[in-house]
Amino acid sequence: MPAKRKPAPPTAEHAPLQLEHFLPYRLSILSNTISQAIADDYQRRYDISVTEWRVMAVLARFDGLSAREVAERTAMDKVAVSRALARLVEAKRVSRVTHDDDKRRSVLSLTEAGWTMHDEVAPMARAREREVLAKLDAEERVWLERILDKLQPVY
Amino acid sequence: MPAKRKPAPPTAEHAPLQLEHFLPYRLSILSNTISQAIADDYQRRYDISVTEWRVMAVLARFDGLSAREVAERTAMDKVAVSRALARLVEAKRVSRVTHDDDKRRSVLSLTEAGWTMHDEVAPMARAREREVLAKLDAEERVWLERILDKLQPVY
DNA sequence: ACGTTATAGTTTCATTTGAAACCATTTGCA
DNA sequence: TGCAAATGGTTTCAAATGAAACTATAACGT
Repeated sequence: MPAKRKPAPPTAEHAPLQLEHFLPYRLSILSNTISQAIADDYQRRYDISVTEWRVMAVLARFDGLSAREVAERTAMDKVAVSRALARLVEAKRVSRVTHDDDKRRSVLSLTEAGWTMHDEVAPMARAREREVLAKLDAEERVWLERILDKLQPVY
Repeated sequence: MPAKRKPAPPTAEHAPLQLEHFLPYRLSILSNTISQAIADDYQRRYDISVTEWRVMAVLARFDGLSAREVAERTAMDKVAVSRALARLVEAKRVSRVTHDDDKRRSVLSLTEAGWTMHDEVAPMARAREREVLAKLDAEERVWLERILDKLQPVY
């Protein structure tokens, strides 16, 4: 932990950001810390990246999506999705067939192996989430939910 | 925006994560969206990366830090800090001298040019933050502050 | 039907990133 | 003192990433 240290000479003219109260900064650190903790749980064990896990998670929820739809749902760009899918299909965790009516599109699903892995990872992810939320009391959790709903970019 | 689509066959045995209610996922999207909006403001204009801006922001607040201390304050790893500093020093936005008593350490400060840039970017960053917070009412903002305090990894 | 434009997805290439190795200096301690 | 371990910081190398170009199919307008 950083030693205490005198703030810069706010020679009156400057108004430095107070990062410790700056929302974007705090969100970034919080988000990275939590995501990394979850990733640590499964990355070594399953040789899978965060992006790949995200793709699997949305396919678990929404079967038969196209790659573009996966990109939308995960807020990842299509190149990242394409690459994640390449690995997932290769590893036989996701199946890919071309759409009947539109041969540009793919139709994606978890395979049996994909489901098996999903069913092992999802509870770990939920457990980590619970650990984080355990720091809050019930009232705070309700407010957090509400606040996130309002801040969330709608889509 | 994604078309509505039937959730996967939760063939009873599976319990997919509901990403839209999954805290780590929501935080990640929110954080990236906000940080990117701010970055868009200054990246083109000043040819500076998010990591470089973060380093400048902490040096604005805490003058004379070492590289390691910057890494701690920004929650970035030391390699990233080292590289950001190389560019910042090169661009004459940060000055670096070696510490008197410990020749391994550097002593970092914003230069005049660094301060000038800081004083232009900081208000833009604050304005973006205000835009985001404007979506909340006063009570929600208080709760958010409180919740972040409790979730924040202490350091 | 035909050419133009749009969309789904992949590949390529240059840049960014992280882990580990590395160098220099300092600290701890026999 | 002298030597092993720790620390601050940089470099190297491989992997991850993003922007732009590309392929293939579909949709649109005439």
